[in-house]
Amino acid sequence: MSDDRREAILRAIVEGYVSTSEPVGSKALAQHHDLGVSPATIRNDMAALEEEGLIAQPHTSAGRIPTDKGYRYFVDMLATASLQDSHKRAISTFLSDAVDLNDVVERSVRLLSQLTRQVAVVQYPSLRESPVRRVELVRITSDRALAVVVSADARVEQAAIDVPETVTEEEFERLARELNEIASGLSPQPLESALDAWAERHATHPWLRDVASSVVGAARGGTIERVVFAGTGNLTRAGSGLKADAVTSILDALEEQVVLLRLLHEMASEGGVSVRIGRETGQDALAGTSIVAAGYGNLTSPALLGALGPMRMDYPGTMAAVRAVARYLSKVVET
Amino acid sequence: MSDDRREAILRAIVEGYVSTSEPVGSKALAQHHDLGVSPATIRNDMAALEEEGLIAQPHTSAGRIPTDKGYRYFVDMLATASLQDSHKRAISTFLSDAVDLNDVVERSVRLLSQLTRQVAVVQYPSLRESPVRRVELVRITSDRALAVVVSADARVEQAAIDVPETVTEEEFERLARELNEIASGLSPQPLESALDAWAERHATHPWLRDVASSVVGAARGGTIERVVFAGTGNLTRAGSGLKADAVTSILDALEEQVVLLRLLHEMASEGGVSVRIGRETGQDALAGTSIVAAGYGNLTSPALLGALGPMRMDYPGTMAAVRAVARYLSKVVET
DNA sequence: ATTGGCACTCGTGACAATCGAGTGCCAGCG
DNA sequence: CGCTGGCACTCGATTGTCACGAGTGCCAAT
Repeated sequence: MSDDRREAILRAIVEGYVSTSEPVGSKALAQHHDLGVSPATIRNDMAALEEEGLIAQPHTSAGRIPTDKGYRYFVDMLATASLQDSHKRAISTFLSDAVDLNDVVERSVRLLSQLTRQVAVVQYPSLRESPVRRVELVRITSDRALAVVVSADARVEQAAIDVPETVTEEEFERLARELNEIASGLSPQPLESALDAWAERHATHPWLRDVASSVVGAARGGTIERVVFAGTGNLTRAGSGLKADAVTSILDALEEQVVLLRLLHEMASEGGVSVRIGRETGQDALAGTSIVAAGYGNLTSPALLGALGPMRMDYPGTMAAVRAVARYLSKVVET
Repeated sequence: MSDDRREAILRAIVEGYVSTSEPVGSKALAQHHDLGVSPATIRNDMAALEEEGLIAQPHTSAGRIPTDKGYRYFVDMLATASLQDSHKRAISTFLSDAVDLNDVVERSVRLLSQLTRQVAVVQYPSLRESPVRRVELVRITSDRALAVVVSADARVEQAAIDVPETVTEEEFERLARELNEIASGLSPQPLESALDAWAERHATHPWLRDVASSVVGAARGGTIERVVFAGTGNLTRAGSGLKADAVTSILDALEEQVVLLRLLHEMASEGGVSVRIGRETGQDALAGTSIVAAGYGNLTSPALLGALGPMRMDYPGTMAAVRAVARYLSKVVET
């Protein structure tokens, strides 16, 4: 009993089904992939594979298609495919001339959706520990001001602050200069204690507490976690094999953000390129779809990016593309 | 010959088709809407309406459905429906506690997609003429800097700039202070000439030309116009009547942004709630879909928001919702 | 363990028949 | 002149039947 051959058969079934989107039978299998055995033998093996729950047949007289478990096995035993040269070039040209973080993320998500022909999602880099470059306090009206925090990695965050009208221009300016001098160069953690102390010192200006917390919050990477996505059109493109209502629930889930963020968080802990197939996502809305994701940026608290598409997906290619974009994006973000 | 009755018939056909998504015939028409005439009479009128190109039959022995032109006529003669009370409440509660502009836009687009059950699009408020409050130039690396422009209406815009490595820290700081002093308080137009002159004066620093144009651009309202959308799941929801490939091209067009922005610009000039039906959009990708849009905010250069959905759409309800959200949003943004 | 053979299942596509909704047209009526 | 009832006609949708063929499972033979 050759387990090797069974693996080869499973692999052939997955690849065949992925490329043709039709169940693959024993005969076609014997012809195309020269396994050196007859269809009957293959049938025996297929029966065994079905016994193990790796493949199934949609109806009695049809070929076999992989199950969730079958895809999982396939992915796990996968020799990692390398990226096409054309794709490598695409990545570097596409991302090389981005101007700021928003632009980088925007370009990445588009790029990834083009490379994978799936829906691409990119999470904004979350709470990073890069130091503050500068803090500006700008008075907008007599009772409002804006804190603008520029971090060393070229992020610009802002926060609105209420200021008592009684504060004079000169005083405000002086405090703003002070704030900038204290904050410059500090990472969020020391920043927090430094600004708390600073606010303490100026007990006559209780509103500075708000300023301190807003600035720290902004330095920590903005108010909310967000994901952006692109390539939703790929869900309905010919051959996706997804039913209309499946597409609906996917689109809804994407807009929900919360669902997706939780899922990405789970996957983040796994490291490397991680894959969730069908039910493994744990979301009813995503039954029939798979997600391939990888972390990028700061290794201790990476943000995630990935591709989402029908379970019948080119896993090797998608994984290669996701890995490559994640690597490249890490480089860009780290500098 | 009663033109009134024909209008009533057209209206009934549109309403019937919109609610059932099936062609409506003379018999059902006579029964349900008591027009006081027999099916035969209605058939005669329908023949006339077809002659005028307002309705058509998908195949010989089917009821009639409205054409583009038919919908257009329907929309034009429409007594404007008023908004449901529940919707009114939804609008005020939904938008009342937004924290900043991003949040307002985000909430609006979701709200509108829920009210209309269509894809909602909201354009970010565009190029406003408020003066510059402050300009900061922050060096990020030895060869890059970030220009941060804070305008009097509390917008914060940023732009990346290449800086020659030969520029020393002190020189850079001095130029940054100079820039801030010159720019503060200027509106975009005087700002442009002032900065051009400033760049001229420092002929030894040609990179200041980039700085000048970036700052002016940022002051004009940011580098790019953007639209956000929500409710894409509605496109595939049961009963939308859109084919899969139609959905694909719509999704692609939405991500394209450019197409949509141009279309919205065109519609902006019409004022009030404007409607584009099917071919009227002028975009092949949007054949079979309609857009209902209205301007909001600054009346001289309004930003747009709207709903996009299948041609077979509840125009009265959608128009009411779009108008209401636009009004409410105007209030919020204007303050 | 592998193979060839054979009977069996079942989805698919072609074709015909039927049904019925809806139309166009015409003659008749107020 | 406008409205109505009647009637023949068209054509998509539904249903049923049938043959085809791809694919399987099982078994006896090697």
